[in-house]
Order: sequence, then structure tokens, then C-alpha cells
Amino acid sequence: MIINQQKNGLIICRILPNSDLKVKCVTEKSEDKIKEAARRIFLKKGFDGTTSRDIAREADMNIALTNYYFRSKEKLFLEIFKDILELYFQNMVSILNKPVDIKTKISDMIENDFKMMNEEPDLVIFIMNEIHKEPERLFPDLTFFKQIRSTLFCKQLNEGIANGTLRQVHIENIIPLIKSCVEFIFLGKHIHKKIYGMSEEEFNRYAQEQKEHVKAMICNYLILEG
Amino acid sequence: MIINQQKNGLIICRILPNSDLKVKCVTEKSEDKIKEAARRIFLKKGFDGTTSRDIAREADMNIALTNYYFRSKEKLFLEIFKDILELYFQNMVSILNKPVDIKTKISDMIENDFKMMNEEPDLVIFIMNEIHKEPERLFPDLTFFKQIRSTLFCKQLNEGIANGTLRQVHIENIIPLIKSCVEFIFLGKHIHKKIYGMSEEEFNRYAQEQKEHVKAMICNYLILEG
DNA sequence: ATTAATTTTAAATAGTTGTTTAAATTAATT
DNA sequence: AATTAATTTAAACAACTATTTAAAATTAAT
Repeated sequence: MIINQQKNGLIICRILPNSDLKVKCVTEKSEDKIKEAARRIFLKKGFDGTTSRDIAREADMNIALTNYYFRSKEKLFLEIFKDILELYFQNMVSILNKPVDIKTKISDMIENDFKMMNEEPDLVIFIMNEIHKEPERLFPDLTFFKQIRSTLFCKQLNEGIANGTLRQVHIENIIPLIKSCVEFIFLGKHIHKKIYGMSEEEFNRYAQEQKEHVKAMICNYLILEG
Repeated sequence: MIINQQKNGLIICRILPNSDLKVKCVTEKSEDKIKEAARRIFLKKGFDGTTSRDIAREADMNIALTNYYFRSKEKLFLEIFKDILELYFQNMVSILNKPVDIKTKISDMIENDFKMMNEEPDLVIFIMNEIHKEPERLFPDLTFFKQIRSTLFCKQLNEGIANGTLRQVHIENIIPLIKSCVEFIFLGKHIHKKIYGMSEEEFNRYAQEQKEHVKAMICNYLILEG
């Protein structure tokens, strides 16, 4: 048997005519295929805009399988939503805990947000919109939220305030300052392009500019000179 | 006839028994009732989450009337969406044109955003989400967008940059800085309350704090000290 | 007062929604 | 190889969707 690994992840097995080998194609589990397809569609269209048939079509699966594996559209959504929320926050918390100085950390946070908004442009508006529409159903026992208050960043902030190198700002004030300025222009990407007459390339340049302004502005404000 | 104007806008007319006067009760036009009801529901649930029956129920009108007056749910939505976009932008442009110094104007912008987010908490997330989902259908001939580039604020910014009192920042960079920090914490109001364990009152205090930080931070950055 | 136009109504349209069924197929276990 | 379990299928379900119809009720015009 000759095996050629291909670029796109497929494995092609050429079996000799007189071989008694059998090939078991271990394809992705149906459950996972559905969940990934649903994630894509939910992110793009939101819960209300997504139909069971949209998901089945995207996953290339029979319409009944969503309910076979996940019991209902709602249950599937809640599973996916929890994953997305955890991803979003774990990412943030792990940067807040990095052993670097506070200026670098602010820069890292902003760079990370910038990267995320480019790679997953639907993610933040999706989270915000779904929570805004129905705040209660989407917060089960997500205790990992409280982690932020015990991150290294929080400790660094308090120390800096204590020894007079940082301005007296609460953690809940400074983090939104860091996150909002970059995320906002991506949240309203189409509006901004329209208002200021920017092409895709021009927007990208503009977003880069904005990123640097935000870094400078926040550090200017937070870090006290002499 | 004795007329008493009431607090809630109702007018009560008491007609004397032997009077030959007739009272014509000019109630709100059905078309307007539907549009206003639709506006409320669309803002709360979004286009996909709103059904024709939701609108009819909210307006207390027959289900067929929406299509009688507006031809379709889509047409009604587009009309309302255009109104909302214009309201949002005209409000902003009129502040940008106010004959006050740039520091006051930044403060006014932030105060206005703060007020708006409190009074119409669904407005900004609604605009962003609907445009994000379907950018093309929602921009017909909205040329009023370009107004921003010719506001007094823009002129003041360029003058300040020219005479060295202001940092060299493009208009498209500074306006999102002003708007994002306040709007963002309201966009994610429920998330922020959850993360930092805030009650409604605590959130309001926190939002006030944030507002003042943002004012100071932006002015610090933009306005260069002698 | 009669006619014409407008507005409102209940009912029906055809299509879509999330979900279920029961049979068919495949895989795992004995 | 036979039996059991797990997966997949096509078809159906009732409820709901946006929209239309045609008749009724109301208002305006003559």
C-alpha cells in the first residue's frame, strides 16, 4: 500500500490489486461535523437567523441528526455559545497572567484583540448581540469570569497604584478601555468604511493606525511620568 | 366645553349636556402606530427575531395592515432602519458642529453618548448587528454620512494640528476613540455586570466613572501641553 | 343620500419552522 | 454468523411564517 499525505489533510491510500488489506476511513465524527457547521452558521447569522436546515446543509448531514445528537437547536446553540465565551475569556485571562511588565501587557492585549477581530470578525458582535437579546439564558455557572480579578495584571495594577507609578484606576475601568477602542472599529467596520469612504486596504491601514494610537493613549494615561 | 390637558398627553373633553358641539377624536394614524410598534420590536429582537404577528400584537392592529401600509416586513424594516441611522448620525453631526472649543466638544460627545445609551439601550447594538449581518442592503443613498468630514470639529482639529496645539490624528481615528469607550461598556453591559459582580446601581456608578476617565484620557492624548 | 374611496377584518394561501417517527443501514458484540 | 446496538435516512408532524384575498365596515366625496 502506498500512502501519500496531501496538503489539505486528506490521506490517499493506493492499494495493490492483489492485497488483502482493508481501508477504514476514519472520517470526522458526525457529531463534531454538525457542531462545527452550526458554529459557523450561528456566528454568521445569529440564533434567530439560523435554521435547522441551514445547519444540516452546511454539515452535509441529514436534518434529523442535529436533534439526534443535541436534542434541540437551543441545546446545540448553548453548547457552542459556552465554548465561544470560554475561548474569548480564557484567551484574555492568559494574557493578563503573562509575566511581563504592564506596558507590554497592554500592548499584547491590543495586538491580540486586533488579531482576533481579523481572524474571527463575527465573534464579538455575536457574543454581544446574543447576550444583549437574552442575558439570562446564556450565563449558567460560568465562574471562570471571576478569574479576571485575580490575574497578575490586577496585582500589577494595584502595586503600581500603591507605589505611585500608575494612575488610580479600577481594573473594571481599564480593561474596557483597552478592549473597546480596537474592537469598536471592527464591530462597526462597514459603517466606518462607508462614513470615511475607505476601501478594504485603506481600512486595514486605518485599523493599524488606530491600534498604535490606542496603545499610546492608554499608556500615556495609565503610566505616570516622573 | 371644558378641556383638561392631562399629564400623559391625553386630552379629556367634558361636553355640556345641551351643547351641539361634536368631538372628533383624532387618534394616531394606524400607519404610525404600526411603525412605532415595529420600531420597538425590531430594536429589541432584531429583524430575524421579529415576526409580523409580534408587530401586529404590539400595535394592536390586524395582521394584514402591516402589508397594507408597508407592502412587506422588509420594506417596513428598511424605513425604520433608515430613520434610526439618521437619528444616530444627525445627533452626532450637530454636536460636532456646535460652536464650542474642542475640549468641551469632546466632553459633549461623550455625555451625549452616555445619555443615548441610557435612554435607548438597544439602539447601537441593533445598528451594528443589522449592518454586520447584511451590510449592503442597509446603505441606499445615505450621503449624509459624508457630513462628518465637513463639520466644524474637523476644521478645529486641522487648525489645532497646524498650530501645534493638537496631536496629529485623523478625524476617523479620533471619533471612534471618543465613541467607543462609553458605548462599549453599555454594549456589553450584562457581561460587565457579570464579570465584575455589579448590581444595577453599581454599574451606573461605574459607567459614570468610566465616562470621566474617557474624557480625561482622550483630552490628555489629543491636546498637547505647551 | 348615494356613491366612491379608504380602511379594517377574518380567513386562507403556500411555504418554512423545529422536531419526531419508524424503517433502513451500518457497526459492535457475542 | 447471529444478535444487539448505534447511526442514518426519508417522510411526516403540527405549529408557525409572511403575505394575500375578498368581503365587510368605515370614512370621504359627490
